[in-house]
Amino acid sequence: MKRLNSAKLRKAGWRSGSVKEFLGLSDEEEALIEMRLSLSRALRERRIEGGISQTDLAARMGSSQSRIAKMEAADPTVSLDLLIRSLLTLGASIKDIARAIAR
Amino acid sequence: MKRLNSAKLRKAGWRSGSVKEFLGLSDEEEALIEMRLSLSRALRERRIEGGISQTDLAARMGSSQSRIAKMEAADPTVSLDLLIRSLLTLGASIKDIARAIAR
DNA sequence: GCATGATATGTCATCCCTGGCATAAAAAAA
DNA sequence: TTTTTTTATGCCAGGGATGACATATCATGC
Repeated sequence: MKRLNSAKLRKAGWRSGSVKEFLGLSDEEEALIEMRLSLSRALRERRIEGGISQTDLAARMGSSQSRIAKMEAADPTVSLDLLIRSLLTLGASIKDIARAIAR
Repeated sequence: MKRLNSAKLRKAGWRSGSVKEFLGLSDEEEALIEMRLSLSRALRERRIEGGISQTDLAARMGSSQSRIAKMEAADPTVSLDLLIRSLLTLGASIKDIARAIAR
């Protein structure tokens, strides 16, 4: 079984490398976490590169600063939909998003 | 401006090829619709290829037959999260999903 | 014809995600 | 330092997505 490295798990809020097995996380749940992590990284990269603050981005897409922060923290309460919409707002193309997901 | 072809728009519930402009759909909204369409097509392909009924798939992922049908119809009320979860349930990898999104 | 299975479509109560807000902490600028 | 900006984190009411259900349509076989 493929495993997330410890950095990824820490980012996602897990405490150790085997929490997935301990909690009985399925491969699908693991994949969803990986995708959220990849998209949140892409979001932060794009935003920083554009010199845009979380507050600015929130205004552009009708969201809130706190939600942007949670997106970039890969908070479990943020949907893939919202992450993808934020990337689109930052000018990402569908191909960009596809690339980000698989990275 | 890139335009959805009429088949795609009909699938998404639009009546004519220029509804996007008429309704003032943004490029981001258009991209989201395209992605939902791509994922719903991938879902149907995978499910049919696996010889699995909508009812079976619904049971596997704790959803309902009606929701699967709506997913495959790219109904506006289905989230990308649910589409992606369904593909993962059918054994799709993250790369498979990335490919499906950009197709 | 009828029966059976699969899919489409509509409605609805429930629950999860959302934006908004407050506040704290960190970083940057002054 | 102090001030300002940016980011992090917690909470909550409201709204949208969800599963469940009913029902209709469609296809296939008998």
